[in-house]
Amino acid sequence: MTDLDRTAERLADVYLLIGPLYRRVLREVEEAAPSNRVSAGVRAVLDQLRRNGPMTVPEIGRSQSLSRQFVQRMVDGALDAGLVERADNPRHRRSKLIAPTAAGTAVIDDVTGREHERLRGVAELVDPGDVEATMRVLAVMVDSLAELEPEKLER
Amino acid sequence: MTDLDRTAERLADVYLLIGPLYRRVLREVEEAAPSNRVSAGVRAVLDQLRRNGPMTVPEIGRSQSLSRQFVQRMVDGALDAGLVERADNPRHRRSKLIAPTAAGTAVIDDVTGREHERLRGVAELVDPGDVEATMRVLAVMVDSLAELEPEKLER
DNA sequence: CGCCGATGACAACCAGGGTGTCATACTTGG
DNA sequence: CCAAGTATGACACCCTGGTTGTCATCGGCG
Repeated sequence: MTDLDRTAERLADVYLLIGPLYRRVLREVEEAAPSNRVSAGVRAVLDQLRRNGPMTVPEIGRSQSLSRQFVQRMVDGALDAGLVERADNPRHRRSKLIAPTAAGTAVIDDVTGREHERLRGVAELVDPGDVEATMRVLAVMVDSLAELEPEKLER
Repeated sequence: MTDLDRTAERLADVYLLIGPLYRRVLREVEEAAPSNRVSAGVRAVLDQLRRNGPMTVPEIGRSQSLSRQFVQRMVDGALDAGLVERADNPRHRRSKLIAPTAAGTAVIDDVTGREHERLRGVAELVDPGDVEATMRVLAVMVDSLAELEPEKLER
């Protein structure tokens, strides 16, 4: 058993934690919507826009490993709810840029603010260096899992 | 902005990676089923049994943050497929222990073996210490997210 | 022994998320 | 410069991971 094997096993442990964590995060997100009802999908869209500025639908999909069709639905919903709006895209006539409205910004700020409070509690319990390490590891995992989906067109 | 705030923000970044990672792991799991078709749920059950030995249905649910009813369905399916079997539980007459059969063991060994190969590739790209740090961080996150669900009976 | 929480069994339901398809818009190699 | 291939929008259909609800039975405990 090499060191590599040992590390791989620890990674399997990480793997195993992803599921429970994901579910709890989901529940958390659901409850973190106080007056403003915003689904996990819409929330993900708004979050992405908040971080990266206006993006097209397919870009959002790729950034979150979601199909563009799914994102489209979420964006359509957000449009109906007045949380985002379409802006002209200089680089593409049909593919408009999606940008948060004032209302959308308010909602996502509120949600992330709440989340920040929660995470401050967690922050007390972990070593900041460990968190950086976590980012490195998860980023590599996301990347290398992506590699294995080769020519999957239409995504 | 305190150090705590900074760490909390990094944790939010981690948070954001959980979704994509979860989805990619899901897809990975789906494809990792070669001849033996095993759903994500059944796989989670078998994995848990492999690690912890025979457990009751509610125990599996708690270990994975899943409702016992959902786990029950997965276990029922696994029973039908001959992947697990019921064993008497000395501590409870109705609540049998669920244990993998030879076939079930073969399946989960195969799947985890495949996964191990994949993860060896990832292991080359990360620092082993970082992986340990990741485990610490994720464990704390799972725990502290659990805390916030207080008296949720029936789970 | 009586009560209450835990379990099994089954049903209903929800939502996150993917796939398929067609028409239109973009891009690039010949 | 045009044809062929690739991206995008729009809409439909579907799957399944996962929850909630309910009831009857079982186990533990004051």
